[in-house]
Amino acid sequence: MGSEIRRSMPVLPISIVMQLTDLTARQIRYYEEHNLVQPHRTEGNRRMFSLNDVDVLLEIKTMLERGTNMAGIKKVFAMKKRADTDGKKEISDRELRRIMREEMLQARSMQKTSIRQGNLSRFY
Amino acid sequence: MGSEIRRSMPVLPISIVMQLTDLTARQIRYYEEHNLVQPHRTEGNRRMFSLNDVDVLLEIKTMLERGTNMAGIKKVFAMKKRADTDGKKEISDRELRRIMREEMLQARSMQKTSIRQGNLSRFY
DNA sequence: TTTTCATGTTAGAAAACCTAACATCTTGTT
DNA sequence: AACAAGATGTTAGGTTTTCTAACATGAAAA
Repeated sequence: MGSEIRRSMPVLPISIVMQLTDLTARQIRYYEEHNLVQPHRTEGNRRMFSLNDVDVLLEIKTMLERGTNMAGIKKVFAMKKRADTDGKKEISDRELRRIMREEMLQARSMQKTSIRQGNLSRFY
Repeated sequence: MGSEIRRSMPVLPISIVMQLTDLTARQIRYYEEHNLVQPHRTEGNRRMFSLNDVDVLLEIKTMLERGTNMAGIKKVFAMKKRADTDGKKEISDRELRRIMREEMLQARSMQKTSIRQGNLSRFY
């Protein structure tokens, strides 16, 4: 539904995102460098984030805390995107199994993490 | 519901509120001067608005466009607050009738205004 | 023990925001 | 018509926030 629009509107300055995610500006910019988020830019070049961006950042945070590194995180996100775009395609079996294992680990840890899951339901 | 929390979180800088409401910074600050909105302030004294604040600003805008002045708007808001807090109380009859007339006018014009009503459903 | 990875820190510049004051344009009054 | 009041525009000078880029560091991998 149209709630996609709201969640993708770039309205949050980095300072607020820092508070919402408990990440430093350095971390947020670093993840952007790795193309994990692509905040909008104002005319004056200031980053503006959407709620979806915040969600992504929280997911990244959780995975990093679980020990996953940038490379792994990138793959997970690439997966998600692919599973979303295509209806699933040519993915090497080994890779698929590794990813699934990761996703399941994430899912499990989600239940215990209680406060830092990959969504903002606690704020909304 | 907890969606009250989300809508009252001060996360929007004035520049974004300007876009969302199509008001100038001058106008927004002027309405604040009249205590119609009370944005949160960062440590560095920057205003931060909530979605509720944006709603209020849109209501103000509509009423002003309809010709209601600050004084009238203040009363309408005072009414709403009172009707919310108390269960309705001692209000002079003339005043009550005047206010009701205004509210009805607002309600009617709402139907035609189409895009600038006092809510953000178009964004969400 | 070297690299590599993720993050900290700092410097200098630019953008966004702030308050305060004065200007302007309507509109209602006298 | 002249005036007072209300709402908004504009400007100036100052402060906060954000940006990029570079270099530093601690921990883990190789």
